[in-house]
Amino acid sequence: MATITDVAQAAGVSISTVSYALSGKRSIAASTRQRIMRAIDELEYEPNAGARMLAGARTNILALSAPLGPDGHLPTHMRFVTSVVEAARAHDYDVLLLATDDEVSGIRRAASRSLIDGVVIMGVATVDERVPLVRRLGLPSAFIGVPPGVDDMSCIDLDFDRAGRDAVAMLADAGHTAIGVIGHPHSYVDRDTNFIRRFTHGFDEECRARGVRTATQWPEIGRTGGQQAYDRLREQLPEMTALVFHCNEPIVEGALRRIAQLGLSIPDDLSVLAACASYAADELETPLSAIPLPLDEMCHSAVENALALVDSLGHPQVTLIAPTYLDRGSIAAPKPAAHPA
Amino acid sequence: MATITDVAQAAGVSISTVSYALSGKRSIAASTRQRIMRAIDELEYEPNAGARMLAGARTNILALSAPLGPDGHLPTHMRFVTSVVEAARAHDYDVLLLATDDEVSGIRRAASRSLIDGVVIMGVATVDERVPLVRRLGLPSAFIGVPPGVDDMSCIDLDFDRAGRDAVAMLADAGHTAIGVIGHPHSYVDRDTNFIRRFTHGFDEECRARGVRTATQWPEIGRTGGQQAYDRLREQLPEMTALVFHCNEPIVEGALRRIAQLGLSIPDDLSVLAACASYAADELETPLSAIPLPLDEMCHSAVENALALVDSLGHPQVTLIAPTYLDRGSIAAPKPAAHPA
DNA sequence: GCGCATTATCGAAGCGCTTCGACGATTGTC
DNA sequence: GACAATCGTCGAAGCGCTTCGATAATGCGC
Repeated sequence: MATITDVAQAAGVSISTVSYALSGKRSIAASTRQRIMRAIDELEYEPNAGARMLAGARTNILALSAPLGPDGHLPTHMRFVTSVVEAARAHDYDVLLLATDDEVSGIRRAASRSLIDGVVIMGVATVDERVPLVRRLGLPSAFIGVPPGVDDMSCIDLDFDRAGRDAVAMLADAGHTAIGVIGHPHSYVDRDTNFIRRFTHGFDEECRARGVRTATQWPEIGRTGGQQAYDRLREQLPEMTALVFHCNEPIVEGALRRIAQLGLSIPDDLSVLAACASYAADELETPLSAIPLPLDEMCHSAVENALALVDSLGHPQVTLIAPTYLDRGSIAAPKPAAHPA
Repeated sequence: MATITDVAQAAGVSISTVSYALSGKRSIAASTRQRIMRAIDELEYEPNAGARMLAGARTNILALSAPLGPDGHLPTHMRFVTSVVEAARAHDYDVLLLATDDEVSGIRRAASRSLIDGVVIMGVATVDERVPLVRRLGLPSAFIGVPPGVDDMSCIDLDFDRAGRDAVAMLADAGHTAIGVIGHPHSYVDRDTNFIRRFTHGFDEECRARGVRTATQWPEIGRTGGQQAYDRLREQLPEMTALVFHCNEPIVEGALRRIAQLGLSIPDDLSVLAACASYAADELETPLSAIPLPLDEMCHSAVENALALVDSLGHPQVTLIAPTYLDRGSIAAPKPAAHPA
């Protein structure tokens, strides 16, 4: 493998000149730069990563802390991971995947060994050891999701509170006054996951403000959970004319199947909105209007947040992305009531 | 951050002594070793990764080349990735995740920069540029899956040919003489994926040997594809009394749903076997007897294969894992025929 | 109790890079 | 046309580690 010395020799300059030509930290004559670049191409030179880490302060590696909980949703998880890798590559960074049970030790190890420049943290729990850890380590970090009560770290997330309000507003504006919600599996809720709490808060507030009646089901995990949840919801809120999903695909699919079984049609009998959908809501059996989870945007911002801290540009801050709406025709006005007032 | 010099000072020895105490490459007096270890603990010393890479020949990083094709199955993909990470950690290795479109450049970059000791390669295509690449780079590599015609590389895979034979044998032994197969989405087949070909080969051979009639459907991707495939299969092979799945969850679920819709019960009306199942076939609506894909075993072996080459222990070789069988009661003897011979 | 192998330790070289200070050569200023 | 500022380049230090002799201390046989 060619070293910088080989390149310097081939180009007839000193190694520091090569280094500066590559980093751009000092000006280099155009002709010299060209000779250097040609030598680099010919020798297929790639700078040695270890030497770079040791000499410079940079490793060009970002850790991705992605614990897959016992009930984690594999496809969503994978989408985040892939998206972070792509975002990192766009900045010439590689990703070290930390995905074992013990997230803390992984981050600590990689950081103490100066293997990484920073870390992107996903799957944030309400009480997350990684928050004090990266704070103590002074490690440039970007959270995907907002740990409750944190404001001294870079976090990126959908504005779930706003998404909850928008969901209500959209359906209420269409004329609905009784909206059911099928949420995430109750095992998520038991862990008191922050984004669920924020969505619910916004949703409930807006319902109260608008006098909309509502009921929520937190199902069992999986397709069957979705079916059951829908049945329970009908008992709880028989007058329901609109349904909001705030959950992952399998539950949506289970509920949609049940709805079809009952002979109900969307949106004629029931308006449906997929809120904060990490999946492609247009590939369901019934395409659903959605407030999409801007997954790629979140991952890209997270990577940029982390790298900004690495470069000491700006300060950590919490960013909430405004929800958007994608109409796929699953929302309509409710049927005229059987006995109007 | 503490350096080896700090540790040496604290323990009252030279840095080389500390290094040898850590690597065990020369004998160190027990008392000295203890002092050193105490110093390491107190100072929370972790060796600098860059320095290690530069001085030693090791980086303790393994690349994972995991291209997610356009039709890749996210959950299966994630299971592999997670499993590789865990296997690597068991050997004190970290994983650099290469998961962009351009796999070749990722591997080349990481290798040329001496960032990685080796690479684990998954999602092997029939004609895979990564084979000549790692061969040319002389990079220790382990394939998960066997690229066709390759015998000079470490590969680990399920013995798909054998799995195909076993599937037939198991059902034929139970008395079935007409077996339908629902395979992977035809987009996989079009790419001429090697493992599908091997399964099919073993399956067909065994059918021929035993005089079993068979038909295969390569469905569209997704749940709906599964339903359609089952319907077509019934037309093609009306006397079918057993069904083999060689595909991913969504297709299985679609087909199972169709089977339930038709009022058929498993295994009374239809025996079903999930072959090479990467998913938990006991969590389906109807638990299925299966020939499981030994995913963890494959990933662990792949990591060990790669590390063996890093340590120059042994030579590359192709290993096929013998299929196993998990009985979950979805296979029974066929119903006595309506008009016996 | 002498030589010899073994054990325990040290010092120094060197891995390939970044970066600082130095210095001659240009360029610009009044 | 003298002086300063800037440009382009070089040499050398040093990042933290591994590893190769070298050296001192110990154990052993006879």
